Amino acid sequence: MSLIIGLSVVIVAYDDETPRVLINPREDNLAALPFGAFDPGQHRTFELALRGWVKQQTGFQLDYVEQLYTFGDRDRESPDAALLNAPDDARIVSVGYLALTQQARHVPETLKAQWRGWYRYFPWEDHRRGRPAMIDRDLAPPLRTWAAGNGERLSRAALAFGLDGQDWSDGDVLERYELLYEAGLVEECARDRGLASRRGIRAGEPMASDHRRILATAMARLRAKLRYRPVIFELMAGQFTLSALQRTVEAILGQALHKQNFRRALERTGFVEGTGKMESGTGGRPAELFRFKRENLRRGAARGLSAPVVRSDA
Amino acid sequence: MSLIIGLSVVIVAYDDETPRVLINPREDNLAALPFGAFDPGQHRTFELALRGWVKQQTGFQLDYVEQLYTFGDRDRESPDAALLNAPDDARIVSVGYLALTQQARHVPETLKAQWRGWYRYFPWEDHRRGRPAMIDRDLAPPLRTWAAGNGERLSRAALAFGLDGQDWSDGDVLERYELLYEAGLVEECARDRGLASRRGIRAGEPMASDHRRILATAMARLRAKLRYRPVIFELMAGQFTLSALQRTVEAILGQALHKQNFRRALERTGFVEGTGKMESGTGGRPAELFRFKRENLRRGAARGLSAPVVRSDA
DNA sequence: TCAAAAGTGTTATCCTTACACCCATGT
DNA sequence: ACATGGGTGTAAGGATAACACTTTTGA
Repeated sequence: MSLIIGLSVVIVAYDDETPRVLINPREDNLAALPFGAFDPGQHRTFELALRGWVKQQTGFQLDYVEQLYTFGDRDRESPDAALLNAPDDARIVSVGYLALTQQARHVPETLKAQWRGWYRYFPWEDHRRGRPAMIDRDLAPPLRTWAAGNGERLSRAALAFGLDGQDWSDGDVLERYELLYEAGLVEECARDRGLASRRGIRAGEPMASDHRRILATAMARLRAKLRYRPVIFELMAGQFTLSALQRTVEAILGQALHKQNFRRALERTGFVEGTGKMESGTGGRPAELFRFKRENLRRGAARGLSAPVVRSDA
Repeated sequence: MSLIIGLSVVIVAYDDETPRVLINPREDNLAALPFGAFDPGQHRTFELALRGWVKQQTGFQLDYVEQLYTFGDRDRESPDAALLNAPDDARIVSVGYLALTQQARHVPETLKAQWRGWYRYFPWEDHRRGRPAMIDRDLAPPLRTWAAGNGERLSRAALAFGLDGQDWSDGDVLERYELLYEAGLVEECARDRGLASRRGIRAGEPMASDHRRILATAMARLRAKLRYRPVIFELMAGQFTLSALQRTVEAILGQALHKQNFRRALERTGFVEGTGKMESGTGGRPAELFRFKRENLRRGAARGLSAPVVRSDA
């Protein structure tokens, strides 16, 4: 049986209040991640292969790239086969990557790719304006039905979705998606099992193949990584205001942060430095522009940002 | 060109004051990790495949298993080909896994596998009895030579090995290994490049193929994960004393911890619970036996252990 | 002059770090 | 009795969370 390694990449940028990912809409209207084959004869490393075809297809010079996970489940792969000119019986294994870029506006014509806000695929993940009503309205009841009488399921669901007074943990993106999948509440599940979709429940927009799982993995990784490595700056322009930085972090985490505590903690890290310059024309007091001090990666524990979540609810 | 996916696994157990990994000594005397092929026709998932052949070869019923990373660099793979009955021109990609177990004593006869302390491959990583002298004696000078005049190299080396007053970060296992590799200070490097080994410098014992890199990845992952998930209990028996727990954590991290602070933090997590029972006959006051409270995974942030490192030097 | 957004000051509380000292057993 | 580990009390200092209030611009 033939074996093919595919490379998928979640390219993330921040623009207009949301994290966005580069999406390839397919004929069947399903959103797909940029996806290419790995040619063992030609490519020396996965990363080189990835950078290569992303550059070709989109004109993007990927900057920050990191491997996420390798997905190999048979019953969840489903056919990107056509895309790769692979034989029908080929087994496709895909290595997922996360890439960060600032060029949210640059969309090449060569590809019909689009930037799409990632929360349309994960509407339960955005808590910036409080806990989304859809969690308790649309997700909790069917989850409870699914878990009824099963202690382990109940506690997993409660923990993941913050159900019985448990608090929300922004890093559990993948656990939540897997739970919805197991409970049959996402369309991908029905599709993989060849079943009809469940009665009208449609938790977020579906994606092609297992791409939504890959996206969930990317979101989880990025949210976690922010806290121990200064990766957020990969998403920022050379100069930025502190509020812009905070809004970017908030968008990624899906949580509102406490302004002053965020700044105090940021200052302690030594990662940013004021340029004397001011931003103007934003309809308020002008803000100072800051820049990332790459040099200071050396000092101290080379940490990431602290994320002082605002707990008070609206 | 044919493509083969291999699965390698770092099986970790704790015994007699050191973390140990299951090693397969090969004909050429190089240590190798347990390694098997993934058969796309037969196996539904990587994990099932892995559990399958580990069970077969060693009798081990793997419990905790997690994917680490997928290694695909051509010039660093080098031939496990023979082992897999693969054609000479096959490209081998390997998916690395981490497994944790308590059965450090159980070594099956079917395989000539052995448990080996992981610090023989990474002698610079064990700081439990202070900073190893070999860092400043054997590693620092050639590293400085290699980095001479190159600011980026210098600062990477200083940060990774705690050179100019920088402090040691136990999580940077992989960065350190990669640095030694780039600087040509580990045998694997010379081997991969087909060069003679560098003048007498031999930083830790070499391993087959890129297995030492996989081991470094496993160590880094485990050290990091201890701090945010209670995985340490996968290495403990059902009942254990708090000192035994602390010694296990110390062995993994390669750092001595502060007794009382470790206990206080542990208590706060709610992960352990005293059984009334006592241990006896250890040549001192008997210690109370504790057990892992799995139930409490629910509460709070489901964190891991805090690791209050002892800073005072000897 | 008022809305909008930028940018402080201050405090209570909790966690971390680091000190040192007491306790129960086997020899 | 003393060596060997087991097991605590306390206090300083720093980090966090939560208060609200002042400042500077554009409309």
